[in-house]
Amino acid sequence: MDLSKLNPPQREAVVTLEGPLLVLAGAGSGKTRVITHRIVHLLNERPGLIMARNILAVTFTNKAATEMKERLVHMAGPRAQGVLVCTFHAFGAEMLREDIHRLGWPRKFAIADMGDQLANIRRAMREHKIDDRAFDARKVLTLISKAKNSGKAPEPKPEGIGDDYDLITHLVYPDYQLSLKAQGSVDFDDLLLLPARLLREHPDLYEKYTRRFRYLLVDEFQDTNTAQLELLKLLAGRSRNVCAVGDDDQCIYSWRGAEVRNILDFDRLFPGGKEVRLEQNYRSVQTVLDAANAVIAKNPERKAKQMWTDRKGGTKVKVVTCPNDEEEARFVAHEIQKHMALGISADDIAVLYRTNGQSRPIEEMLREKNIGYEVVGGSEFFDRREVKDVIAYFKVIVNKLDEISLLRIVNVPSRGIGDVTMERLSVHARGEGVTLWTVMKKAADYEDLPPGAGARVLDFVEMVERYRAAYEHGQLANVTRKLLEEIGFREATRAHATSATAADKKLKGVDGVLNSLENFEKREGPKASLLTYLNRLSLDTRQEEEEVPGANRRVTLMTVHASKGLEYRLVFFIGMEEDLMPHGGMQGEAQNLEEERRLCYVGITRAKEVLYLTRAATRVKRGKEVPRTPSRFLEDLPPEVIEVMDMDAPREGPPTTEEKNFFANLKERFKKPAVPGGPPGGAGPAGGAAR
DNA sequence: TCACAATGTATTTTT
DNA sequence: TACATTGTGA
Repeated sequence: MDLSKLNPPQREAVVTLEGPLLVLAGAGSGKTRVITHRIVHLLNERPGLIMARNILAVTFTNKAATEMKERLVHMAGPRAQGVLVCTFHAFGAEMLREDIHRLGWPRKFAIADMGDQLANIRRAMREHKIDDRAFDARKVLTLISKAKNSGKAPEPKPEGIGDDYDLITHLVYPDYQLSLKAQGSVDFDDLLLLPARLLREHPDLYEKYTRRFRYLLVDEFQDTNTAQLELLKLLAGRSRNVCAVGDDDQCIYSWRGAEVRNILDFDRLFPGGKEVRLEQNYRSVQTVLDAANAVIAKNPERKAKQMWTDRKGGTKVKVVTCPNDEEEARFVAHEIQKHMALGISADDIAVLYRTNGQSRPIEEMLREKNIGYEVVGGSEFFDRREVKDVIAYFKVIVNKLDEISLLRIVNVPSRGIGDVTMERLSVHARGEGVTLWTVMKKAADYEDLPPGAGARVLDFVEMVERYRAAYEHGQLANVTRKLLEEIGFREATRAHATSATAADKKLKGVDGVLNSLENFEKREGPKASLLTYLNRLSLDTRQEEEEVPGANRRVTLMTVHASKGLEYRLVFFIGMEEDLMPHGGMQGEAQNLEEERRLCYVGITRAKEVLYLTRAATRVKRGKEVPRTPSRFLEDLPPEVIEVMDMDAPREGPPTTEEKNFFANLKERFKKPAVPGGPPGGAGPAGGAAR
C-alpha cells in the first residue's frame, strides 16, 4: 500500500496504531480513505500478530458498513473478510445473539421495531388509565429512549415534577421494559445497553470480547450517544486502541441522543491519546467551501478547524427563488435536464431536502420529464399495511410471546376471531398468569367466548404451529407463499382495496416481501432463518436494491441526514426557507438552531462542483398555499460567492443570453471530470441574476 | 363481526 | 391534501 499518496496528517492517522487517537476530519477531508488505509496498514504492519478478526470498525449506517467492507476487500484482498465492519447496533445484536441468555432473555430474542415499541407504550399507557390518543406515544418513546441512553434505570416516580410527558414517561417506562422482556424482545437502545451490561457484569465475557477486538475504529464519532460511548469504553479494554473519526460540525443526530461532547471531550474520555486534524478539503471547489464555512462559522463551541481547498474558483453558488414548490420542482428538473445534456451523469446529481415530504413534487416532475431517480430512505415500504401484516405473521411464527404481532394478525384476513374473543382470552391469560398463546391453545375450554370462536382460535393456533415447523427447513420464500395462499391473503387484500390499481399496489408490497426473502436466502445461504431475517430487517431497513439493468444511473433524492458522508458533482438543496431549513420543530418550542446550522453545513458540503440553494416564495401546506420566508442561513452566505436568481415569472421561451453564457461556462468546466487541483479559477458566469 | 362512510388530524431527521 | 381512525348499520 502506498502511504505517500496521503497528506501528512492523514499519514499520521494511518500509522498511529496504538493508544487512543482522535481524527478530526472536516467535510471532504478524505476520512474514509484514512480509515480504510489504517485498517489495511494494521493488517500489513503486524502480520500474524494482528489478525483481521481482531479489528472492529463501527460505522453509522449499514450502507456505510457495506461500502467500507467492499473497499477493504478490494484493497487488501480476501484476508480483509475477517474484519468486522458494522453499526454499533448490529454489533450489539451480534453480541447478544451469543450471550443474551446470561441476562435472562431467551436465546432467540427478537428486536422490537418502532411499531412494536409504540404498541407497547400505548398498552402501558392504557393500563395507567392514560388516554393514548390525547398523548403522543412517540413523544413518550423519545423520552424513554433518552432516559435509557443517558444511563438512567427505570424510575418509578419523578421528584421534580416536570410536565405531563415526564410524568407519563416515568409511569410507563418500567412497564414498557417489563413487557418487552416478557415478549422476549429488546429495543434499539437495548442493543447497546445490554452488551455493555454483559461486559460490565461478566468478567469472562469482558475477557472474551476485549481479547478478540483489540483494534477499534469508530466512524462518525460526533454522532455517538452515551450508550455507544459506554460500550466503546468497555470494549476498548486495557489497551485502549480506539481510533475515533469525526467532525463536530457534522453532528446532526443530537435529537437521537448524539453527544457532541463525546468528540469535544475525547482527550478526557481517553486520556493520553493523540489528536490529528484533517483540514484540507479535497471535495469542493472554493465557492462551495466558502459558502459552507460562512454558514458554520456562526456556531459557537466548535473545535476550530480551518478547512481549505486548492480547487480555487468554481461556479458561484446559485441562490434561487421560485414562486411556489411546484415551480421549484420544475426548476430543479429543468436544470437537471440541462446539466445532463451537458454530459453530467445522473448519478453525479443529488437533490437534498430537510423533510421526506419534500420529495413528492420533485418526484412527480422528474417522472414527468422522464429523468430516472432514486429516493433514498424514507422508503415507506416496510410501513405499508400489508407488508407489516406479513412481517407480523413472521414474528408470531418465530416468537409466540410476541402478543403485539399476534393481536395484529389473529384476525387478518378476517377469520372470525374478533376483539371480543381476544379480549376475553387476554383476561383469562392474565387471571391464570400465563401467556396469551398458552390460553389460545386451550381456547375450547372457555365457556365465555362467542359461539364457534374457540374452534376458530384452535384452527389458527394449529396453523401457526404447522408453519413454525415448516419454516425450520429453510425455503423461506416458498413456505411464505404457501402460507399466504392458505390464509387467502392476496384475495383478502384485493377485496379490501378500493380500486384495482390500489390492489395491485398492495399486492406489490407482498411481492416485495417475497422478493426480499428470496434475496436474503440467496445471500445468506443455508444459515438463513426467519429469525435472522427479522433481525436483519429491524437493523437495516434499506430496501433491496432493485436490479434493473441499465436503469442504475439515476438522480438521487434524499434528506440531508441521509446524505451525510456522500458527495455529488451537482447538488440541489431545496426548501431553503424558515421553518424548513432551519426546521420549525413541533409547535414552535425548542428548535435546535445550532444543529440546524450544522445540517445546512452538511448539505452544502455534499457538493463538489455546482450547488443550487432553492426556495419557494409560497408552498402548499395542508392543502393551503402559505407564504414563506427565506432561510436565515442564506443571509450568511458571502455575496461574492453567490449568484441570486429569481424565477418569479416562469418562462418557457428560449434561453436568455445570460443563460447561454452561464451554460457555456458550465460546459467548459465539465468537459473533463474534475481535475484534482481544480479547473482554472474565476470560471463563474458572467453577469448576475437572471432577472 | 364486518364493511363502509364520515370525520377529524397530522407534519423532522433514523439505528 | 391524504390518511387513519371512529362510528354506524347490516
